[in-house]
Amino acid sequence: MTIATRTTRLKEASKKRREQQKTDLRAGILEAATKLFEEKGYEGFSLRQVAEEIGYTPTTIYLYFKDKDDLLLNVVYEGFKLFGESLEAGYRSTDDVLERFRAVGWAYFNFAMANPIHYRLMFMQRGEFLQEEPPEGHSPVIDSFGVIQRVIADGIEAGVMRRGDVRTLSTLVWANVHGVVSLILTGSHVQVNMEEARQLFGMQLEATKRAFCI
Amino acid sequence: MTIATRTTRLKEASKKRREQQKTDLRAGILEAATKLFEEKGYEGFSLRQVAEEIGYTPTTIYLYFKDKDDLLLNVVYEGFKLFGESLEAGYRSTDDVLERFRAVGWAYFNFAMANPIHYRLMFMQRGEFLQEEPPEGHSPVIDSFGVIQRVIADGIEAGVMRRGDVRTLSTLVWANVHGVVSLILTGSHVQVNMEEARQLFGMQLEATKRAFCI
Amino acid sequence: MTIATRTTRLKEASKKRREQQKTDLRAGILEAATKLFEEKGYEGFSLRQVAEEIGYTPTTIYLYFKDKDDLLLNVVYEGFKLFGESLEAGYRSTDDVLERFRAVGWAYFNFAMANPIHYRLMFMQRGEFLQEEPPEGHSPVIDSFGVIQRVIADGIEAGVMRRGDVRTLSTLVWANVHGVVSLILTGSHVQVNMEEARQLFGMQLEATKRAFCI
Amino acid sequence: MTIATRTTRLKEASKKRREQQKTDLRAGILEAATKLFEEKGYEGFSLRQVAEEIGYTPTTIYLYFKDKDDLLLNVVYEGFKLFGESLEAGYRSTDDVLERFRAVGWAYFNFAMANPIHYRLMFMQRGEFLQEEPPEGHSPVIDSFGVIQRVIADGIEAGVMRRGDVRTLSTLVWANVHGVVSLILTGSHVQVNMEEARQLFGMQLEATKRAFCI
DNA sequence: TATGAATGAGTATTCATTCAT
DNA sequence: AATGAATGAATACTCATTCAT
Repeated sequence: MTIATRTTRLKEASKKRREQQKTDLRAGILEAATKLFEEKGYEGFSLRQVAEEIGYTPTTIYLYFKDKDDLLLNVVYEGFKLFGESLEAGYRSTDDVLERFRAVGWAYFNFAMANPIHYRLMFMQRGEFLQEEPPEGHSPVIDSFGVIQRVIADGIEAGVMRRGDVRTLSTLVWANVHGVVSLILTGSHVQVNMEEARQLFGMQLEATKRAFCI
Repeated sequence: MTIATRTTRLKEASKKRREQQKTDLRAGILEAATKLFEEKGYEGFSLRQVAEEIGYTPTTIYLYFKDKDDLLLNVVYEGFKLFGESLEAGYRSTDDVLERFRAVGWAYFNFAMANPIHYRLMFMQRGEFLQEEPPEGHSPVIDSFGVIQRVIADGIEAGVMRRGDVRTLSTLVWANVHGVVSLILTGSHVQVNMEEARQLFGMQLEATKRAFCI
Repeated sequence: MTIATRTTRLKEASKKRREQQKTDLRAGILEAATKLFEEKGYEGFSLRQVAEEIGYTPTTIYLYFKDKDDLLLNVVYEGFKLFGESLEAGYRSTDDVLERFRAVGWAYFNFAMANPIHYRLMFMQRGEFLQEEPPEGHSPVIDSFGVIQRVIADGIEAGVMRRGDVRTLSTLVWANVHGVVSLILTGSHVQVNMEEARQLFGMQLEATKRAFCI
Repeated sequence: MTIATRTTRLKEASKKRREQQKTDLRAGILEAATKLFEEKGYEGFSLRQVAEEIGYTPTTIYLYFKDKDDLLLNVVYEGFKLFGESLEAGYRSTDDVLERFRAVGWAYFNFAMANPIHYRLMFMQRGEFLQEEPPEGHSPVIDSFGVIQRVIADGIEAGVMRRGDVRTLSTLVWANVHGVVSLILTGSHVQVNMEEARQLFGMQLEATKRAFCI
């Protein structure tokens, strides 16, 4: 029957819309939470404030997240996912080991500049609660660093980089890029505009190459 | 005695107090607050606990500090002062430019390991807190970095380090040491014990030398 | 699946449900509610948990019961009915007056042990709840005591029990059985396992017989 | 100096008054808590409501009691103390074993009638939290029952009461008095005025004597 | 008939702060 | 100089209930 069909279509549409709304709200909560977490830190962060920010009652948040920790965990892992994907894309962009080194480096930098809040969250705050199980649909944090390690391992294998324990070398390289990025993000001591930031990072990448390449 | 209500707990602590009454109370508060601050961090820190620690009522603290923020500010700048003095001592410990580089580097590292919360506050958290006027008798944080710049300037002048804008080079060198230190402090991604931390830092110092020395 | 929010937990439970859909939902709710009520008691009882138990949303319960109190009232009177029927069955189990006395006594005891929360509610808590109109299809609680009075009246008539006002004597006999049962249920002063409880109750029944039989 | 003396006296008086006020408030909290606990039960009881009842903020309660449990525990043990003292006084009132039995029995009854709330609390509510350590200045609950046991033991020794395990016999005797008292207090099934209550209890005492004396 | 989304009121507890003394 | 009493605002979290669909 036509009517039935129309009804069915309506129902489907309405269902879809509600699902969309649900996703939207969930995303909205995550967004607000991210912002607040960044502003207030782990302890200063409160569900109440998140609720106020999004214009819902605190109770509503419990419809989307089990509790405060669950929400925070999701906030953090949302960022990790994006981060890992960016690095991976950088890695895949070329076959040349040095180019790859630079590509991953710039991917790292660009992610941090585009997502300062998440970056801070991931690498500059106390990370105790990262030890917990990742929430559903997320991989362990450590995965993202596999990319950096592969870059180094490739470099060594190609005879371009100094030999040594891959894990340790990766950590040091990472420390170099992280160091300059985090100083930029902290902002209180090194104050630069985006153009200066790019230059600074470029110089750091080259210095790092000098230190770890043959 | 009844089950320890806050009141009774305070009374107990007050006994302990009389014995130390000679020491200046203001200093005592600062000391206790610093300890708590290092243990619990910025948000975990509470006036009540400070009061309990020193065996006075919370009210008493208000006789010496305007409010919680005032106390914290003093605690924090106390640390900054120590930081500056440590770097300065490293600088003065030798006349050899390379030795000096290493000495300042290790002073930096040692301060961070001994005062992780202070370090985090200074370099890893958003700096609003630092924008405020330093309390009486304290210099701005930024002063500490003069030391690093002098190290680099000395190195260039002595023909040991690559030429370039001193400010920029200092920032990059600083980024290197800060990078590895902050990864260690964050702890969730690089997990090392103190001995491994030392080794890691030592390698980073050498790599930094390779990158910035001739 | 995400970490079990309340919503997702409900969804899971709803699977289980379809399999039993034949049984009347109202009965299912009552059953689940009774179980929870016995487990958690009057205050620990929550609609949410009932809903989760039966695999429906809390909202659904409102289609069958006006509100929480209405549901509870029905749960409670369901128990009262059972209590009356148990005593009655004890009464009918024999024609010998003394045997009858014992049979009703043990029925009383067994009900209390099997339905402690109901028992508490009926006899050990303030009776406001019981003052309300019984829900449709239920008789007032007090009816159950007619059985005890009949036991005593029978005993007197048969010349086995001491003469006196039946109502008063019944109350005293009832006090005896209730006394020991309620001490056992309260649990904090008399701690016995089920076997010891039986023995204690048996002794009490005999003592009561000594006190009220000729 | 006269002035100094006057000042001193004033200070003392003010100190005393404040201590009195403190005691008053503590007592006020206990009283309000008792009432509320009785009305709403263990789970329904809330610090907020206690606070409202006494006209202070909830926070204030924490100045006098460690937490909710501490308050409740004190409420209950306050009653136990009074109860134990009453029974003890009854015990000491005479040397005759039978008179003693009656004296303690009536002390029991009188306490319950005069302090129904505490009585209900002690013997008719769920007693899980009585397992905890008694608060400072209170003896374990069980002490009160020592009196009953002594009454029975005395009776047996004097050859007036039936032999048997003292503990068990005491429990049964206790069950008898408790049974009638608690039915009276519950009120919904046995409705009596004070005079009738006395008569009922007197009959119960005699019946109990018949059951347990030779 | 049943549900999903949302809420408002309530819970215990902790904290910084004030004020009279 | 120091304290005791008290408060108001904040926290995470749970619950009964409603309403549109």
